Amino acid sequence: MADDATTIQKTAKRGPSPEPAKPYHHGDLSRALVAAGRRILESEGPDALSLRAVAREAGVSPAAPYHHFKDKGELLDAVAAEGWRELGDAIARARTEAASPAVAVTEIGVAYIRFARENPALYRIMYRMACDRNTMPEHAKKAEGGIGQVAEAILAAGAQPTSALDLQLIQIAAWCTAHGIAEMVGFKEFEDLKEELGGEEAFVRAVLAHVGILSGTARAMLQHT
Amino acid sequence: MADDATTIQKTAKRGPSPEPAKPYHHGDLSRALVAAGRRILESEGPDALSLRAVAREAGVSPAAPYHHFKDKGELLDAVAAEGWRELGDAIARARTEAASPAVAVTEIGVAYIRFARENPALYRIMYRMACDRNTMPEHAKKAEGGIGQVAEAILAAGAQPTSALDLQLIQIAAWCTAHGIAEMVGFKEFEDLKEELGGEEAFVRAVLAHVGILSGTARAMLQHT
DNA sequence: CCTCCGATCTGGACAGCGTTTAGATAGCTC
DNA sequence: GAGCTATCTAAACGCTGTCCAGATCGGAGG
Repeated sequence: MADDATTIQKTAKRGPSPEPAKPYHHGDLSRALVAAGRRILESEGPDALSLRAVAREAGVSPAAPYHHFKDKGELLDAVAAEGWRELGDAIARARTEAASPAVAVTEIGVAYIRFARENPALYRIMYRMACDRNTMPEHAKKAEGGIGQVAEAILAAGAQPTSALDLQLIQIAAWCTAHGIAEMVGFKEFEDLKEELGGEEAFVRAVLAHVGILSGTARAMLQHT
Repeated sequence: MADDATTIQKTAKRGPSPEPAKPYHHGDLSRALVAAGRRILESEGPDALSLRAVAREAGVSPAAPYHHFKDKGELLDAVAAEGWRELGDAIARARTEAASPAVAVTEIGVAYIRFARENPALYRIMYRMACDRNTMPEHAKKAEGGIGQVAEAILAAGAQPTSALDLQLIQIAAWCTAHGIAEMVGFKEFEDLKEELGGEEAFVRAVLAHVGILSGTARAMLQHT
């Protein structure tokens, strides 16, 4: 945690070697390890993401990471945290770029699912860590720039929740839905359907269109007919 | 696959030992291995579910399973298949026991989520195997007694899909939603909310109530206001 | 400037894992 | 009873996560 400018200075002052890469004791390893982890995740998939492989990729011994993370899990959690931050950014971007408040909620959902699909291994780690270590709260905070805006987007879209609890439930429902679609959209058996609808995003939008996020008022309305 | 009545006969004809357990060469190991797997899953969690542990639990050498499954994955897949079958049963039961067709869809969702919550380790394996090995189609068929009824339940509830594709999308949406809730309902941060609503099932029903599964017609209706 | 301290990293070790191989064993068929 | 084949064991391989003793090095105190 105390390794920002200080270690970078250390790194810089060492010798005339052209690469700033392998500086001193190491430099700031924790960051390098997380980066190495992501590299492996993208190139070799989540099953290849072993502590030893990460250390190898970072050019250190298998025991080195233990001076920065108490666990393999803690390392993966750090990788996951980066993912949650990026997911939050993607959501925030989707909201500001939405054509109108009315479609912002859908666009957020699409962006969420797209992120999960473009970083499947990362998303898997993100969720696995959240479940195993119950670190969801902290991670959700990391992505709060994005996820925290969902409630506002829902309100801006014209939903009329009957209470704060109602709004909270709407938010949870939306989140669950996005997660469910994100995890299932890759199934092979949907291949034909995707093609028929003109691509994966079209498929995602079609499914999303069939899941209404309902406030209490809208629900009452529907039930009434 | 050729081990049904035949092996049971072998098992039966052997000696006066009171337990039918440890019969001959082994008996029918594949079944015993799957059972051992489930036992470990329930008592020690999914991380303890190693091939060697399963073999140990079944009382055979670590190499024995390879005569019945080509892989660790194939063994886990067999465990998962059992899970899908049971999930199918649970869904079918929920449908027939529903007070009316109108609430059957919700009851199916509740049953799905309850199953996942009561067998978290099993459900995890089920999904992991479905994703990794793309064996979802076969598994879905195993549960078809239940899952196949979802479309009928939706229609019986009075939904008016505009086309076969519309109905299919409704079904997928429902499935994604159930999966999403099933995986997220255990998060610690929802603890307070669950208590406030009077228990986990009440929480699940509340979230489900906020996710409307919409047919094309209902969707148009909502949009219209 | 030198010395010492504490953080950082290495090499080696341990148990456990999935998987393969060669060889023992036991039921089935003739 | 002999031979065949399916089944199981023992041992080994390379991999994993984790811990330990000792080497290495940057920075603080004299």
